[in-house]
Amino acid sequence: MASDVPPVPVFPKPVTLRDVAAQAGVSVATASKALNDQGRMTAETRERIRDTARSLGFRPNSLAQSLLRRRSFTVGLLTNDTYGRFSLPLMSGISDSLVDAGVSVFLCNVEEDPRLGQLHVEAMLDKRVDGIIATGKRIDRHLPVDLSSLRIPVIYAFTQPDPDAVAFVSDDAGGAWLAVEHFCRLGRKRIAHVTGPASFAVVHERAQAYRATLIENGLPVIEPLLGTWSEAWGHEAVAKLFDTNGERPDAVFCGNDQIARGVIDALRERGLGVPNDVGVIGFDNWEIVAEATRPPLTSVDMNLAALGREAGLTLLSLVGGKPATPGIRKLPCRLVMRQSCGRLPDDEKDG
Amino acid sequence: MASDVPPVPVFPKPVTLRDVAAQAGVSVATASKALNDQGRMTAETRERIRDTARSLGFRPNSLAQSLLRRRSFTVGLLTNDTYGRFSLPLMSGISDSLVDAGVSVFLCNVEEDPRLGQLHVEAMLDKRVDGIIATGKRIDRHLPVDLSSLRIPVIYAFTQPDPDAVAFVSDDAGGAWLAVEHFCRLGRKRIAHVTGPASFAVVHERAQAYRATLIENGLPVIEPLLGTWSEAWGHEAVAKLFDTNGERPDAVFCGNDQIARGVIDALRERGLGVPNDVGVIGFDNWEIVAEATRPPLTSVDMNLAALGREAGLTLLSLVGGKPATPGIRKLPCRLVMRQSCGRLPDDEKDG
DNA sequence: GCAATAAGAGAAAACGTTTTCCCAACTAGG
DNA sequence: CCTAGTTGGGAAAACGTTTTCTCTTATTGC
Repeated sequence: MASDVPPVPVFPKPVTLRDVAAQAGVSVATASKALNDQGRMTAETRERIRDTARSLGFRPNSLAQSLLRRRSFTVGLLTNDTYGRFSLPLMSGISDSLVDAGVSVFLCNVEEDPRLGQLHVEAMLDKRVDGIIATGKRIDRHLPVDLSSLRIPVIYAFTQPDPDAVAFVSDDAGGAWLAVEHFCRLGRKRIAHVTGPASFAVVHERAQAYRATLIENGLPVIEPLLGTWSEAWGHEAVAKLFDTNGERPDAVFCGNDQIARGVIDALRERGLGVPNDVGVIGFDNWEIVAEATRPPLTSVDMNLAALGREAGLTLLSLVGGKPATPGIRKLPCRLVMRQSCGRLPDDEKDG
Repeated sequence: MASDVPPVPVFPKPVTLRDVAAQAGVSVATASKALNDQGRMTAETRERIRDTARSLGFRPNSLAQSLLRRRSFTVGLLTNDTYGRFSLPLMSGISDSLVDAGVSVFLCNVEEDPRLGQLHVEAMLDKRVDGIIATGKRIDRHLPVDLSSLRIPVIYAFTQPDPDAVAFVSDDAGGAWLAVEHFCRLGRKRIAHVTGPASFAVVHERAQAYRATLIENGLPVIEPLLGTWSEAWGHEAVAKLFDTNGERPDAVFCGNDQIARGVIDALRERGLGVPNDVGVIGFDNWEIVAEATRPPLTSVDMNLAALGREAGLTLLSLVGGKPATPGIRKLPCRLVMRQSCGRLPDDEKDG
């Protein structure tokens, strides 16, 4: 019965240091030292060992090294963002910063499930990760795991941290300031704010910065419109803002790009031109949305890849034994200019 | 100078089997056997060892186990999809299928960079992953890595496989059939196809299935319109299809959801109703797009999560020593009904 | 020519497990 | 009472490295 099954691929045993040593006619100790630039031996011996290692295709077994060094060169990346809009750039930044240090990343999707979270954390601990980065889809929600008393360094990035932890989040107030200030400089006088539900902390943070920036600039505050993070809400909000006898806005700062998309479409449908009649700025700079609006959407970018890189580097230094002061670090946003705001009257530009 | 730096967190050494054994007054051998249900000893001894292990919070060091068993319970996941639309569901499916087997996943983003690919593959090999899953954003493109002669099992999922490899891809022809056949059953007579660039293999595969299905049903074939994967192209295509004196389509099968979005918007702008005047079906079932169109978009879903699960399970069985016949397995798509096609005249439904 | 030093290389311990083999102490059978 | 078998448990090897220590041989200084 075993004669006509497809051939089982044969996986040869990896070549070990012992093989190299035997082939080169030295002891494993010497072989190890030759390859690691340690110990004393003739240049000839060292070269010979290296040559045989190369020719045999020797690669040291990381498991053995890790066991000995008590350092696995791996970290765990916990996330509950299956959706990916936020975690993808974040993950990519984290991964970038680590791969150069030879550190590999375990991807752990914990959803909202504490059991899954526990499972993954234990697996990471058992595999002796050097540290853990916790990531999420919301700054104001905890992952369904307790990382507060682990024996390894933990960094939080774009998720609610435990007290006394090291955390990186975006500076949402700064992002809002960037948007509103930009409108002000362009000479917009009635700037509205259409954003997400009150249950999100960032909604309040940005709304507060929105108000403050308007007041700074001596402009009227239109009470922010809270709704959902959807295109449909963008449509609705335009109806509320523009079906009025009073003065209508000449700019709308939106809480995310989907709302902005809805706003732009709704404005066009009622014959208002963007950016001429109304300027629009979004948030998140989700390219797939921001580049598809007509005109393309100027939007606040949270620099999540940079945030991820920062988190990765900080974890690395923590793992290396350098202490980091606990606390939340807010990293600046940037405004990505497209065509939904119009140009500055003078020399500055908004392309 | 070291007196006023923040306190360095102290990371206590993990408790080892030796600690457990000492505490319980037995040898490590006995302790190991007690915890693994091996060997012979009194039930009392076994229980006592287990109790002390529990009370000490002992967790076996995976590195040591892996070294001995020559099996690390980790796999590498290679991808070049930073964008994430396809790889996220895929990754989530893969991860789901593996986590239950206690297998952790190394995330390796190789972009399009052979150097990065090489780097990651070597890191995986060094860390003695049990297998590798290669994933991409295109079925018809190779990752920038050579996995053809590795000493470990490799599975390809949603990317171009090497010959004689085991691969899983979506059945795009089947997906196209699903869409066109659905239109036919709804009584649509002139069904158009607006899709992406000719450089994509799936464009031809789907177009071919589109033609075949129309012919099967005795309907006229409108030559597929090839363009880009963008909303803008959806707009343009509508202009081409409907600015004509001849008969106009009553259904459009789109190559992805963004094109469909453009098509629906363009139809609305020229006063054509969806689904009454024209039915529209998209591809990819990207919820964020499909649910935001007005009306919500019926779309072909490639079941990527299921595909990922399948890939994960197959890798597991390969790692377990069971052979798998090489070749490309096409997994069926499914049609997700929303409101862009209208209902069947009779008893079937499209909700 | 002899001690002191340096150079080159190997032996062995260590990392934390698992597993095979072995040994002592019982138990049962005659 | 003596042997054969069973039971409970430990010693040691193994996985593949790195590192410390030791040993032999060559070189130098006087």
